[in-house]
Amino acid sequence: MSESELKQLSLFQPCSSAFLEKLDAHKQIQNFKRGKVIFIQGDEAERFYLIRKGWVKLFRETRDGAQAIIDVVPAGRLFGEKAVLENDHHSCTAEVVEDAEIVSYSLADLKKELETDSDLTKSMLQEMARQCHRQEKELEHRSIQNAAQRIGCLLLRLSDQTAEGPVSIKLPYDKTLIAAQLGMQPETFSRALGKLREQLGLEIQGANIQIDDLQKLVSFSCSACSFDFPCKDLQEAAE
Amino acid sequence: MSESELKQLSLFQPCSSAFLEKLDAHKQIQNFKRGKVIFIQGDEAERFYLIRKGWVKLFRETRDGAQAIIDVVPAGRLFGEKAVLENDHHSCTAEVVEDAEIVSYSLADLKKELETDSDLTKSMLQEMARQCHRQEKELEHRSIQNAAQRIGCLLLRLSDQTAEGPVSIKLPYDKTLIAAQLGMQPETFSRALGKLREQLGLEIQGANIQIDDLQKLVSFSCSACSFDFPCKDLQEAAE
DNA sequence: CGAGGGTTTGAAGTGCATCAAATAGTGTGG
DNA sequence: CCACACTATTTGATGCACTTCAAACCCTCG
Repeated sequence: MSESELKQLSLFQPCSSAFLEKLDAHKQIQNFKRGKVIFIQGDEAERFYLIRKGWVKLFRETRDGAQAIIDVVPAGRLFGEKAVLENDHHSCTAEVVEDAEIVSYSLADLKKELETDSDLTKSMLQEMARQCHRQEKELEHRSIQNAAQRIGCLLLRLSDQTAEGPVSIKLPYDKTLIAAQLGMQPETFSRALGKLREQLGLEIQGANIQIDDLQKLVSFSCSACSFDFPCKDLQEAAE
Repeated sequence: MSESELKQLSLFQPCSSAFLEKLDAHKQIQNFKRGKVIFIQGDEAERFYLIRKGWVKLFRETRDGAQAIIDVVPAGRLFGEKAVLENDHHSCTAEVVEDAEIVSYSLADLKKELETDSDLTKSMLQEMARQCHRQEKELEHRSIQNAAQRIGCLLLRLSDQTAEGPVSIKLPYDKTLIAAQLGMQPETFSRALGKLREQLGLEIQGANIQIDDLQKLVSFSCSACSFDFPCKDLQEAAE
């Protein structure tokens, strides 16, 4: 019998195999095309989701269509599970932004387990604290960093932060979405990235970016941040 | 024997009297003047705090002195307790902004209880989820609302949202701090508040503000927000 | 090949920040 | 109770960062 893939997730580290098997028993695997909406803010929540492949954006929107990105979730991470803390309703909308393979599980099963398994509760508390922390950082960035610095920070998060020489990265999804995630317009993103190219010597070809001097980028972006540089905690579990 | 004042807090609702008495046994009461720093980001954490009177701001700052306000905590709320989730270190600095009377308790006692009391853990998880939610809202506001709308939103949070007629409120601390909390400069705050006065008929005398037509303010501010109006959850437990 | 979305570039406008200075408000010691 | 010092707040002038609108370009995919 194979191990549940949920066992990979730090949230479920402390859980019994029995529980994970129970979750697996009602799992459902689906493939979604880009643009597919999985749930909508306010929806009654019945399932939570694990991304095997692809990307999903979580956002809220106002009546006049303005969107605020809550998170862009990579393969290997959960989403929708927070509904257990919000009266079984989703507090945001989830939309696939890169063709995705997604496994879903019963939220009721999770909720029931939380009643009795205090280790799971602790684990969830830890996860929640981490997310809170990430949001604090993001809020700080919005008020202290300018557009170019925020982009630099994102690039650093996508990089191998321990590397010595030049680093190559590939933007994992649309620049338009990255811009929205960073709280700026696509035009601003494009121009600010151009500025990084000129001033810090980044090489940019479409979604591929090479950073010759990581240190230069660090001192550019992290000077306007209260956290110390090697700060790999934001986008854990990338593909 | 009197009830512990901690029993007032939703976090401690599920706790045994025995535990609360234990906390009380090591409590410490202190009066702090405005400007007093209670702990600094990075400090080893030994105690957590309950504000009886006054206000405390939580913030982080960069090397060059730029501050990001994490929260401004009113009387009746805790702070510093999140260190139990952060390796017993404070992740921000706490400074008194209005002369305060503060009770502190042993963080170790709290941490120990969390090991065994799963109801307390659940309660803490709920609190954390609420805070996450508040931060999400704040992040959204920063990207979607302009300065005047954010101020309007704050005024609504300070108001009795169910009132029919005119509403009077008093700003609880410095305008400069409110500005920082909303992510803007004091000058911008002053001008934007002036705009609200002109365009929505607010009457402003120093820290006292009267709103004649709440509805007008709602449609001004909440049109750029994805949450529905009566949204009293941000600044619970004001004095 | 053509349609459609993503991306870039340009030009112009706006909101907010910054710098500077005036004004109001508060607490102090005389 | 007043004068002073100090801070908070307001106001004005100017500059910059980002947005907005418009158009061109590019890429992918049917």
